Formats: sequence, structure tokens, C-alpha cells
Amino acid sequence: MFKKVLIVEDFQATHKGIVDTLSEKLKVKEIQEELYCDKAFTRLKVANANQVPFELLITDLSFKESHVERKLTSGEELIREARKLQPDIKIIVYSQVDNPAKIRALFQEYKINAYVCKGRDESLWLMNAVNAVHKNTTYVSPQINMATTDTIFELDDFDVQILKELADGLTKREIAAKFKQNKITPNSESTIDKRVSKLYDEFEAKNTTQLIAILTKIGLI
Amino acid sequence: MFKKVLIVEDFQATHKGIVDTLSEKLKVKEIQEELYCDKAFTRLKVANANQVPFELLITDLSFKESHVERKLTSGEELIREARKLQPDIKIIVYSQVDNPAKIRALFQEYKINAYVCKGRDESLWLMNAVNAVHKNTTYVSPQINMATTDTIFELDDFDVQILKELADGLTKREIAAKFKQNKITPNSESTIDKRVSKLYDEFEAKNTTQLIAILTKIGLI
DNA sequence: AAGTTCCTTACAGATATCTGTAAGGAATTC
DNA sequence: GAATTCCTTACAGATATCTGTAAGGAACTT
Repeated sequence: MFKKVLIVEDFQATHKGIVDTLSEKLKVKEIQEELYCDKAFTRLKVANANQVPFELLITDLSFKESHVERKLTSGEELIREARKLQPDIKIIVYSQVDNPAKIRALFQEYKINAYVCKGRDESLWLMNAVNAVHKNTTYVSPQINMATTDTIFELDDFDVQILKELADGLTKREIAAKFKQNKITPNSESTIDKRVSKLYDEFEAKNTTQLIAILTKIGLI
Repeated sequence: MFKKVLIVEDFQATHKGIVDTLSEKLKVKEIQEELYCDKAFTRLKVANANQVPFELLITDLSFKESHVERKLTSGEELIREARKLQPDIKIIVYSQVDNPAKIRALFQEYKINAYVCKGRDESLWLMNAVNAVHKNTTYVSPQINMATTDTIFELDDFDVQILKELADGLTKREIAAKFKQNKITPNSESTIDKRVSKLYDEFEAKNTTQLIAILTKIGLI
């Protein structure tokens, strides 16, 4: 079993539950906890420099703002930096996000090793996740239906960029102009029209407003 | 101090933290826990019928779906029913929501007694909340800025109804027709135009798309 | 090299949005 | 009861959206 684990999570009350699971049931010896991404990353760096690196990182995705100034403001940023620093570290994400597309993106983009969704029976899933990751396999807690086909649309960067500008209130004409200015191609109003229309089909939206509402709700933009 | 408290929260790992705070620091004797709103409500009813009612209810707002069929699917519904059953029970909401408008609505609509936002130092805030409620005052954890004026716009039911239809992809013309059919007044396309335009000013949106994006993000629709 | 497919772009016509102006009715003030 | 204010509604003109068609270019197939 893992010997040295770092837990990063800003819900203090949740720490105890995780630590209990790890120490009592999984007999992990050294468990460190952090409330802030920046501090957590510092710990990773120090441990690495001292050649006693962490083997497993368990982190949430969202962290509330605070008076403390932060460089890393989200779990995703922490994961990205952790991967850069220590490519072989195991990473379990532990969050309330239950959107398959988002979770799939975490596996693809950051090569996370497991995803555990907060909720009932979470300690069981966390145990399963740790065991699976220790055996070099991946794990996703069971209530996430990764097989759902209705949300696997790949939004490429270009689409996301358009959608964010639309959500920001820009017209398609303005977006085209902005893209031209920023040398982003393609950049004709027509192409942007076409791209967005294609998204209507994929997400069964009738117009831009509904499309943005749908994507905002499932957290893709 | 309170003697009999019910905690309703579907994040199992969080239970331990809350229970520790209540039992060790606040010396609460009887603490019961539930993962489901329905079961929690049953407990309230039984305790009430047996004339040993709970004095304090601490509940989350959002509960993940599960295979168990549910009547009460959210903390808000549980709170509403609890208030009906036992008007004098103290209620502390413990959730990750940090939107002042939403929290204000909880105090107004359901007469909750305190609101604690999940996050760093939450156990301290929870203690403060319990103490305050015990003294018959209200409490809101400090990182929530209830004084912010930029989110206190009162969206009346009519506005919300329009916004939901827009987010559903209906055109304003269709909304007007639907309102006429359902005998909802006012119902002219023009009035709907005007209402939405007024919301642009309030939320600093340039068009419908941005307005819906803003309101969806802060969770008002 | 010709054919196919896919993407980008232009353009055009039908709808929808947004922003005014203006008129009428209800409630309130004076 | 006249004046004021607020809300609803109609209408009109300028933009923006949405949906086609069509042309040209790049990449790939045959």
C-alpha cells in the first residue's frame, strides 16, 4: 500500500473522513493534509527535493477564494503542476463534479488515475480507488456513468473559445473581428455561424441562448 | 446547549467533521445523522410524535441522486416540510453555495436561523452558528458578503419564468404565446422584451445569451 | 491527375432581437 | 377630479441570428 499520501481539500470537515479511511482501513502511514493548492504544491516540491516524494495525491477540484493570495486557484492547476514536477505520482480526484465529459477530460488531459465523486458511500469508493490505483489501474466511482453517449461530444478549443465569447455577450460579428485581430483561424462570421449551428444539433439546442444555458449548466464553459 | 440535533448531509466523509465539532466542542449529547432527506423527515416526524422532538436541524442543500426513490430531493424541500411540521425548530443550512442572493432567499422564505458555507475554517463557523442560534440570533459565515449590492436584485416570479423559458430555447414570441395560453399576465411580446431589457441593465448583460450565462452561473435559474 | 471529402468563406433571405416612440389603462398623489 | 407615475401594449426600424446555397482551397483517395 501507499506509504506517503497528500490530501488537498478546502472542506475541513471532509478531511477527517478521508484520513480515517486511509489510515484505519488502508493502513497508510504518512498522511499529510493541505487546505490550499499553493501550499500543497510547495509540499510536493519539498518532498521531491528531499527525495522522499509523495506517492499519491488526492485532491478536490474547486477551492473557495480566501484572503490569501493564490497562484494556483483550482485543483486542475495543481494537478497540471504536480504532473510536471513528478510525472509518476498517482492522482485521485475527489470532487462533487458528476459530469462524465468533464471527468473524461481529466483522465485525458491530466492523466489522473482515479475519480471519486463526493456523496453517499464515498468512503467505500475512495478505498476502491486507492486500491485500484495502487494496482496501476484506473477507477471511477460507480454512480458516474462514463458510458453515456449523450455527453461525449468533443468540444474542441475553437468551439469552447466561441462559446465563451458568446457567454460574454459578444455577437458573432464581434467574435469574428476579435479572432481576426488575434490571428485565430478560422475567423469568418460564416464559419462561426456554422460551428455554433453544429453544436445545436449535438446538444439539441434551438438557439444560442439555450446552447449556452445547457453548456453552462453542465459546467463545460 | 442543544441536546438533540439532526444532521442531514449526503457527503459521508463530512459527517465526522460535523459530529466531532458538535459533540466534542459543543457537548451536544444526542446527534443523529441521515444521508437522505426522506429518512431525515421521517425521523423528525417520529421524534415529534413521541414528544422528544429535535431542537436543531443541520442540513445541506444539494443531494445527489441515487437508486433510492425520493420524495424530498433537495434540502430546501426538507426545510420547508420541517418548518411545517415543527415551526419552532432551529435550522442551520450547511452548504457550498456562496451566493448572497440565494442565501438571503433562504432566510426570507424558509426562516432558516443560520447559514454556514463549506470551506476552510468551516468547523469554527459551524460552532459560531450553533452558538448564535442557541441564543436565538441568526448567523452567516463570514466569507459571505451579505452586504454586496451587486447581487440583491429581486428577480420576481415573472422574470424567472421568462428566463427559464429563454434558457429552454423559446423565442420571446413563443413565450408570449405560451403565457397567453396559460393565462399568465402580462403576456405581450413587448412586455417580455421590456422585462428582459431591464434585466440587461441590472446584470450588465449585452444580450439574452450573456444574461442567461450570468444567471445560470450564479445559480439563479 | 481526376475525384472525393472536408473546411472555410461569401452572400442572401427569413426570423428574431433589441431599442425606441407612443398610446391607453390602473393606481397613487395632490 | 386632475396630474403623475407606472405598467402594458402596439408598432417600427436597425441589428443580429439562423439557415440555405454556392464557390474555392487543402488534404486525401484512387
